[in-house]
Amino acid sequence: MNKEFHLQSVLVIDDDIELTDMLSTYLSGMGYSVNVKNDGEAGLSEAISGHHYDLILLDVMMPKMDGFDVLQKLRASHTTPVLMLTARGDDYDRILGLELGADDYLPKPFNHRELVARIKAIVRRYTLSAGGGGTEQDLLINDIFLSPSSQQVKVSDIALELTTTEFMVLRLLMLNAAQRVTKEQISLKVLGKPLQAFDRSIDMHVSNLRKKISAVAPGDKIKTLRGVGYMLLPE
Amino acid sequence: MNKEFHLQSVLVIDDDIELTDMLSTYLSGMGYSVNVKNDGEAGLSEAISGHHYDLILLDVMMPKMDGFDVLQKLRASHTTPVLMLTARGDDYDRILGLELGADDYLPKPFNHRELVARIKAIVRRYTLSAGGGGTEQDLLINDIFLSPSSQQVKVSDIALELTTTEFMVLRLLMLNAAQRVTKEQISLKVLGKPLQAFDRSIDMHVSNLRKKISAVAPGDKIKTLRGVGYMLLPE
DNA sequence: ATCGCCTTTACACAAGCTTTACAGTTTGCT
DNA sequence: AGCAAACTGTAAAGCTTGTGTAAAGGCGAT
Repeated sequence: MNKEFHLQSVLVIDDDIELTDMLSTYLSGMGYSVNVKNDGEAGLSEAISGHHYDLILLDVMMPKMDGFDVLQKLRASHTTPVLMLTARGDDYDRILGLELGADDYLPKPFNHRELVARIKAIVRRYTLSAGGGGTEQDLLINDIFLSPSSQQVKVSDIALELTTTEFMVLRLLMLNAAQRVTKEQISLKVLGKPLQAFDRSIDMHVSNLRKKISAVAPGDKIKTLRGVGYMLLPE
Repeated sequence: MNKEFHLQSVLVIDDDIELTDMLSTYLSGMGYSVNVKNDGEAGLSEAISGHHYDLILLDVMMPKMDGFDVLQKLRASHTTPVLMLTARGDDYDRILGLELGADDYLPKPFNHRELVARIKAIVRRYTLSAGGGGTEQDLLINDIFLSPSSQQVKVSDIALELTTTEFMVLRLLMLNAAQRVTKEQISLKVLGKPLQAFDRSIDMHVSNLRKKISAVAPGDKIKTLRGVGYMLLPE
């Protein structure tokens, strides 16, 4: 999966207030700074304003200026990754958008998982081609060594095979070592969606992490905070 | 789980009289003030009437105005958490509802436990995003050190193993050190429900707290205010 | 179609919250 | 003082809920 999911700043251009509210909530919850414009004209001027955006979510059908126009004009000067959103499901839109330089295309209605998956895919592609800068710091806590730049984890100097999600959960726990991390936080930051009732997926990822870690080093390095979440033990 | 937020007021919008009666009885029993409207129009006007609601339970299929319409119009001005109820189980409804800004979706028929779980999940999410995290300060009173970020308590520099509830009781007492804290307050803020007659659970939590603290440091740091509640001694 | 992996389901288990029970204590009343 | 009623402390039982994890299911990627 992606080597590095480290979005800082996202611009959302869509006239659907409900949708932009939702996107804003979720993306903010994932730790990103989100800016919203509700028509094409305002969106374009913000996009080329000088403020740097790592990703633009762009609706096709909008008042004043549609998404294709925005994209075309934007591409005259910027290479910012763009994910197009549209209510129509036909291929023509898709092809037109991609020809104009969109990075991907997402038909409405879409669910969070799909949105997150596509955002991740774009960011991965972009950061890899842009030389994939490893600005992330390596971490070493309680005999666990984690290197974001190479997506590698070593415990007691033995390499572990982690999935991307497991890696991100571990990284979040290590970044907050000796501090409680709630399941809500993990769900938002790692999976990009709020924790739902009866959702056990975080438990599973932690369980799998523990299994892989304890296969190499004895003792549980992850403490359960019942009814709250988890905590990485510092020692 | 965040128990520091107590639902006060719930609005139920559903044309199924039997169901609303049941919900009303049940939620009232949990200590919430419940208001019921039996069609979408009445529901919407109540929701935006100025009376504050902490949560709205909203049926999809209703006369006059369906749940999606209500939700859409509500979202123009309000961010009140909404839990959608519907007889249909298909994903499209769910996605549409979530896009319009619903917080969750509950297919009928549902049982009490599921309803309560989903309400809790929403409340948890809501209070978390409403700045529950960063403002919690470490406290040091009468040789008791309490750190919310790590959910850790040390007495005379020796770590205690407290449950989350015990931790929250102690924190509440420390926040109000040298001031009386009634059992009613403790029940509301820590357990999230009003104190019932013959309810001894607060006494038990305090008793367990005392036991754990005095195992490490002699002398009772918690004073009993007979007929009122408890107080943490400052010295 | 196949693979990998995320999510859901199911169930046993454990943690810990609440209730029960009873002894001890305080308060209020005569 | 004497007594009853109300309140509190706490051990132990009971019960609810959260958690660990295997296994099945689902879904995007290839």
